[in-house]
Amino acid sequence: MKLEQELKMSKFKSEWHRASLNIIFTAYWLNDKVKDLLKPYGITAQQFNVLRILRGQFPSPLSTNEIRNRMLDRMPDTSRIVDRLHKQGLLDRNVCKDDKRLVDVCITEAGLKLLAEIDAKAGPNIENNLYGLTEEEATTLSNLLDKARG
Amino acid sequence: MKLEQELKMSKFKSEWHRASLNIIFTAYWLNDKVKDLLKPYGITAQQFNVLRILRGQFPSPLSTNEIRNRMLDRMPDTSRIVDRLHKQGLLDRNVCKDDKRLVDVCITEAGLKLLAEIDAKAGPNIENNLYGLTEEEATTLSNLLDKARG
DNA sequence: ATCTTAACAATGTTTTAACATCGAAACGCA
DNA sequence: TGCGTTTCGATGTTAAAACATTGTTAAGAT
Repeated sequence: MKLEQELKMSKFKSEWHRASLNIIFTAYWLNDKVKDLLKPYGITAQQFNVLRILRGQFPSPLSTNEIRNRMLDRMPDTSRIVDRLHKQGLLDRNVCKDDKRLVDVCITEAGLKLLAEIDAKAGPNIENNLYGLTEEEATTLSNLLDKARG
Repeated sequence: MKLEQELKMSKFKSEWHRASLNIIFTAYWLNDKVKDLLKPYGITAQQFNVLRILRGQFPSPLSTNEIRNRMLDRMPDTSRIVDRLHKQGLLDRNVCKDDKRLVDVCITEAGLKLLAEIDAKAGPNIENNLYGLTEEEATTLSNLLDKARG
């Protein structure tokens, strides 16, 4: 569905304007899909994102700050997100021995199990909400976005 | 800058995955830019969005629900955003005469003035954060996003 | 005309985000 | 070694979002 119809707008100030709104609108659209999928598991999209970052590093730990730098939204208080996941037993937290300012964060077995469960139910679909695109189009889209931020 | 560098990831599960993350990441990036621009004026990006929707309709009013449908993120409680803007004197609220369930919301002179002020300071740049793209590329990008949601 | 159902907006409550500040630990450098 | 500076993470506070519920009005059906 074209953005004009979605937002009930007849025209935009420029093609750049239309593209900007389209990016933001599509991001919300994607986020909503993930949120729906995650609802039964009691975690938010952000928490899911953090868990996946940690899984990507497992069994090595990441500091709170490193997690923040890899998040899609550079949240100011990552430490509270980590805190919530810790309370759910999905990750471990230990003061780093080499640098006591840092906190080593590592996903737990329970965390890995939860992700596996979600993967199993969602299939690869959680990433494949871009139904309409061919692989080549997805590549083009990514490249344009990279260039746009340039 | 390529997404791989931004997120310090070496690879993605698929091109669709990369595109998904790229859309969300770029949306946050765009939002941050708008937020910075708006900071001196004491309104949030969402409030700004609502004001622009109302300006697009001025001098006709829109109901709270119509505003919600045109927002980029379909917020569940638009009525509180309207409330905050009303307290700042940026819009008017009146029960609709033809249908008393509806509330006619209309931007005020103060609201229009604020938007004009922001436009003047920001120039058209608030929409033109997509520095890197040509007009044609912006069009291609929009079309791909429309297709992706298809 | 009456009753049921659906559409809106507002409100109450709980959770999460945003913002600034603080204190501890490491680093650089004299 | 000692001191200023920087880097981290935590915390306190305020604002905003998420979620469910309520009350009112309109529309539709019997």
